[in-house]
Amino acid sequence: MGRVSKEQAQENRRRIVDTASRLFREQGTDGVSVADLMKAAGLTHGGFYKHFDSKEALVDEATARAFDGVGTGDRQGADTDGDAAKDARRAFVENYLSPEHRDDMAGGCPTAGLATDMARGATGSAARHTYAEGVREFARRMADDDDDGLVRLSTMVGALILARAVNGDPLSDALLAAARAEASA
Amino acid sequence: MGRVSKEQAQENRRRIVDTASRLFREQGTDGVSVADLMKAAGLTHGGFYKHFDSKEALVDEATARAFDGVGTGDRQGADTDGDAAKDARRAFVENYLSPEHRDDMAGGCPTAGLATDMARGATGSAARHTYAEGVREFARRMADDDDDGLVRLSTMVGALILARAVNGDPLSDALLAAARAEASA
DNA sequence: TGTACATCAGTGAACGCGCGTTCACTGATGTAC
DNA sequence: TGTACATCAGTGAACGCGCGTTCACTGATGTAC
Repeated sequence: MGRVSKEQAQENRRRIVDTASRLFREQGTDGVSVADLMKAAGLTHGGFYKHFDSKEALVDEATARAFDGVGTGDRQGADTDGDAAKDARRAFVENYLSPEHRDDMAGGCPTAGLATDMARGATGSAARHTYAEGVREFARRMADDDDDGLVRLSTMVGALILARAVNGDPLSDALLAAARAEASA
Repeated sequence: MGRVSKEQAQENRRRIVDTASRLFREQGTDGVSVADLMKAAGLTHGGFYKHFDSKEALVDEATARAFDGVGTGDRQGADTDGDAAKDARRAFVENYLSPEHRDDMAGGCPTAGLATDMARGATGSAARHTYAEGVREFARRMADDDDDGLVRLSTMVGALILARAVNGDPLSDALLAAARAEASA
C-alpha cells in the first residue's frame, strides 16, 4: 500500500481507538484480539505497533476515549438548576435504563461496560485511574441537593448490568422498569 | 498414577467443579484455562475430559454450583416473618456490602461475579438459565411486603461491582457505605 | 516549480507461547471365577 | 479367600489454532536542493 499521508495516519489511529473503545465495552479487553480490532478498523494487524507500544497502551487510550463520549449528546445531564435540570436528569435516567441502552453495550455507558474488566485487574493503572474518575463524575451528575448520588448511581449501573446478564428473560425488562421508577423520581 | 477408586474419582470431580466455580467468579470463564484449573485442583490437565465433555459443560456445572452455595451459612436470609426476619435481612445486607465481600470475588455472590460473563454471552444456555433463576431468587429474598426487591437487588449488586472496579480508591468504601445505609433501612 | 531521495504507515509472513482438546500409555481398582 | 484379568482415572506429550508481537518489505508521502 505504501506510505499514507499524515492526516490519513492520524485518522486511522483515531479509528483504531474508537473501534477499540466500542469492542472492549462489548466483548471485554481480553475478548478482542489485535487482529480482530484492526480488521474491524479496516486495516491489517501488522500496522498496529506503528501506533501503539502494546495492546495495554491501547486499552488505556480506549478507556479514556470511552469516557470522553459520555456527558455529550443525548445522554447529557443538564448543568442548570431548577425544574429544567430535573427534567434533563429524568430524561437521562430514562434513556440510561432503556432497552436500547441495554442492547447497545458497544456504544453504551463505560462505567457499566468496563466495570468487570477493571475489577479483574487485567488492565493497567492508567485505565483504572481514568475509570475511577469517570465513576466519580457520573455520581456527581446523579447528585442532588443533599445526596452524593452514589446510591442512584449504584442502582442504575446494577440494574443495567443485571438486565444485560438476563437479557432474553422477562426479568430483564422488569429490572429496567423498577430502576426507572426509582431513579427518575 | 494408575486407576483411582470410585470414591476418589468422585471427590476429584467435585473438587474440579468447586475450584472452577471460584476461579470463574474471580477471573471470568475465559480467564481460566483448563490447565490452570486442573492444576489448582491438584491434577494434570489431561484428565479433565474423563469428567467433562468440554469446558463449556464445566461452565454450566460450575455456574450451578456457585448458586448452590448461596442462601446457606452466614449470608442466608431468614424465612420467617416479623422483626427476626428484618434483622436477618439487615445482617445479610451488611455482610453483602462489606469490604470483605468486595475483596472475595472467588467466594462471593455469583450474581455479581458472573454478571458480565453472562451479558457477553460466551457461556451456553444452561448457565444462562441457572443464572437468571439465581437472580430471581435473590430478588425474592430482598422483597418486602409491597416491593418485589428488584431495586434493592440492583442497588446492592451495582454498589458491589462498582466497589470492586474502583478498589484501592476511597470511592470504593464510599459506595459500599452509601448502599448499606440505603439497603439495610 | 522539478527532481532525487529519505521517511515511514501499512502489509503479510513469521516468532514463541498458551489455548482447548486428543491420545497412547500406566497401573491400581474392581470383578469374575 | 485367592488368583487372573478387564476396567478406567489420571498422566504427559502432542494436535491445530489463535494470541501478542516482530520484522523485512513496499511504495506513496514528505523534504532537500
